[in-house]
Amino acid sequence: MTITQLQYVLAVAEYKNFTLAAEKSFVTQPTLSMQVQKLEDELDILLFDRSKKPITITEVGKKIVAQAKNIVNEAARIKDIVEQEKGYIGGDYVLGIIPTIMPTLLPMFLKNFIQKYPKVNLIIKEQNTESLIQNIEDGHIDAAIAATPLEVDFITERPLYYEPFVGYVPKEHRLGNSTQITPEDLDIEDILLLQDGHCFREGVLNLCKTPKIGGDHFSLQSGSFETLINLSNEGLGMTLLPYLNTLELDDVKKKNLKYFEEPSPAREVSLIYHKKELKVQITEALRDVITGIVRGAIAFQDVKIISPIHK
Amino acid sequence: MTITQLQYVLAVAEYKNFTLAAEKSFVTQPTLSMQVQKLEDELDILLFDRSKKPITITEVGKKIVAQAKNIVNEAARIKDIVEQEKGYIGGDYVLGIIPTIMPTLLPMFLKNFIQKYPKVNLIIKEQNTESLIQNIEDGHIDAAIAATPLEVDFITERPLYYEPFVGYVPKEHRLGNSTQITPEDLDIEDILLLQDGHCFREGVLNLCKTPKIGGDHFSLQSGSFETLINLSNEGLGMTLLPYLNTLELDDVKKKNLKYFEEPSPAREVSLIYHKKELKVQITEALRDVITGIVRGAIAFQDVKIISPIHK
DNA sequence: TCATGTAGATAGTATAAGGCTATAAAATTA
DNA sequence: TAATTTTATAGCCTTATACTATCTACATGA
Repeated sequence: MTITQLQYVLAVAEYKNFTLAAEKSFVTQPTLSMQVQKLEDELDILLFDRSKKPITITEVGKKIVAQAKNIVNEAARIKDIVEQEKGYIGGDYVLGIIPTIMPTLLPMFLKNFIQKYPKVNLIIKEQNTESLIQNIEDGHIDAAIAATPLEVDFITERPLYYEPFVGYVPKEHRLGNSTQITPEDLDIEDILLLQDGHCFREGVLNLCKTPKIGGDHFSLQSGSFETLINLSNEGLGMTLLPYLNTLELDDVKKKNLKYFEEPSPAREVSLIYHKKELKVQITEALRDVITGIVRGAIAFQDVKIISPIHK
Repeated sequence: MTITQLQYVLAVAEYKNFTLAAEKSFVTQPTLSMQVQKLEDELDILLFDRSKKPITITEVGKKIVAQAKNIVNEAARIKDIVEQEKGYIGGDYVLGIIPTIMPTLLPMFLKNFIQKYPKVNLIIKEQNTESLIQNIEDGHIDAAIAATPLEVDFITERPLYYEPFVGYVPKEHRLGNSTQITPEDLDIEDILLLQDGHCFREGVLNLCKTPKIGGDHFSLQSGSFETLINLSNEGLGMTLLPYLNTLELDDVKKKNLKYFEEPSPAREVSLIYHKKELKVQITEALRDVITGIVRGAIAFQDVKIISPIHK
C-alpha cells in the first residue's frame, strides 16, 4: 500500500470514472487502473463496482476512501511542516470567495498580497458557500472567504471582519423620510435580497425566506447588488447592502442610504479552511494581510451578527 | 514519500541507531539508510544528526516523526477496516498486563479467549504501568490491562471491573480484633504496600508515599502479594490485597482478612489502548470475554475508586 | 599508538514496482 | 449493428527498492 495508490483511489471515488481520475492525477488510465487493482489485490477486497455506470463504490470501499482521505491529508502535512521550517511561503494556493464579497474585498487586498508574497501563486475562485464547503472537503480549495458562522464540523472559521448592512431606500419608499432605520422597520414584502445565503434570523431580522417581489416568487441567482439597486430604484422595494458595497456608490445613490441604529445588523466574514490545516503559513499570511487592510476600512462598534445558514 | 520510508524514520527515531532500526524493520541496514536518505533528499531537510552518538533527531525531525506516527497509524487502520469487513479475528495481538493483575485475572480468561478466537495469536507481556503506556504509544502493545484512571491523552480506557481492596490483618496487629475496617483505621507506619502504582489519594486513603517499614525506606519492586502476606505474618504490619487475590488464600490466611465498610476502597481495572484504535475487533472480543467472566466473580455494589497515579 | 570493534555510508547488482504506448475487450449510445 | 466510450491487458522501459560486499569514521582498549 502506497500513498500514491490511496490518492488514485480517492480520485476514482471522486470522479467515478477511471479515465477522468487518471487525467486529474496526471497519469495514464492504465497506470491508475493497475495501481487501484494492486491495492484491491493486496487488501483482497473490491473497492469499486465497475459493472455499474457510473462506477459505484462498495461499502468497504466507502470506509477505505474515508480513511484514505485522512492518510493523504496527514501526508500532505509533512510537506507543510518542512516548508514552515524553511520559512518558505509559496506555491499554488486556491482561495474561494463568495460572489457578494468578491467584488469589494478582493481589490482591497489582492495587489498588496501578491506584492508581499510573490512566490505564492494565488488562484481565486468565485463560488457559492455550498460549493466552497464541498471543495474544501475535497481538498480542491485551500481556504475560502464566506459569511459565517457555518457550523460545518470539518471547517475552521477565522473571522476577518464584521460588515454591517446598510439600507438602500429610494425616496418614494415608505421609509424614504426616516434618517435611521431599525430591523423592525423591514418588511419581507418590500425588500429585495440576493438568494445567496444571508438568512436573517430570529432576534435580528427574521427574514429567512426566498425573496419575493409583490406576490411572485423571484430569486436573483448570483445577481449583483448593482441589479438590486436598479430594481429598487424602479420602485420594487428597498434593499440591503453590505457596508463595503456602499462605498463605491455615486453621490445620487448614496443619498438613498439609511444606516441602521446600533447595534446594526451585520454579517461576519471569515477565512475558512479545513480543520486538517494545510499550507498554514500562506493561510496565516493571507489572514494578516486582509485583517490589516480591513481594519482601516470598517470601524463599526456595535453590530449584531446575522447567521448565513438556514436551519 | 512512501509509508515504508516513514516507518523506517520512526524506527530510527525510536532506536536511535540505524543498524538496530533496520533489524527491527526486517531489512538490511543499507536499505534502511538509503530510504531515510531519500526521504531527507526529497524533503531537502536533515531528520537525524548522525554526527552525535547516539544519533539525535533534529528539531524538524521531531515534528516530522510526530506526523509520521500519525500517518503510519492511520495507514494501519486500512488493514483493520478490511479485516473488520471480512469478520476476520486473528493475527498477532500483544496484550500488556500489570504484575498485580496478571496472576489472578489471566487464568480466568485466557483459556476461554484462545478457544473462542483460535486465530488470534495472543502475546502477553507483564510490565508496569509506565512501560505499558510507553509501549502503547510506540505501537508495540495493542492493548493493556491496568489500574485506571491514568489520564494519558492518547489512551482510551474501557473499565472492565472494580476490584475492592481487602485488609490482611494478622491477629497480633492492633486491628486484629475488628470485624470490619475503614480507611481511617489505616496508618502509613504499619501498612505494607507494593511500590507499583496504587496511590491512595485524598478522600479515600491518602497514602501516596513510598511504603515504609518501621522508619527505614523499603520498597518492594514487582513483589508479589504473597511476599506481603508473609512479611505481614512476621509482624511487620498489615497489608491490603485486591479482592481477586484473596480468593485463592488458604483457610488460615483467610481468617486474617478484614473487609472494608462500604463504600469499600477499590481499584478500577480497565482495558486501555491507543486512541487511534487498531485491531478493534480483537480488542472488543477481548473485552467481551473478560467482562463476561468477571461479572460473575466480582459483585460488590458500593466502591470508592482509588486513583493509581501520583500527582 | 595501533589494533579492534561498531556504526553508518557507498558501490554494485538483481528483482520488483510503476510508469508509458498500443491494443483488446466490454459496455453504452447512436 | 456501428460508433463511441470506458476499462482491462500486454509488452516495454525506467526507476525504486532490496540485497551483498565493502569502505570509512570514530570509539575503545591492549
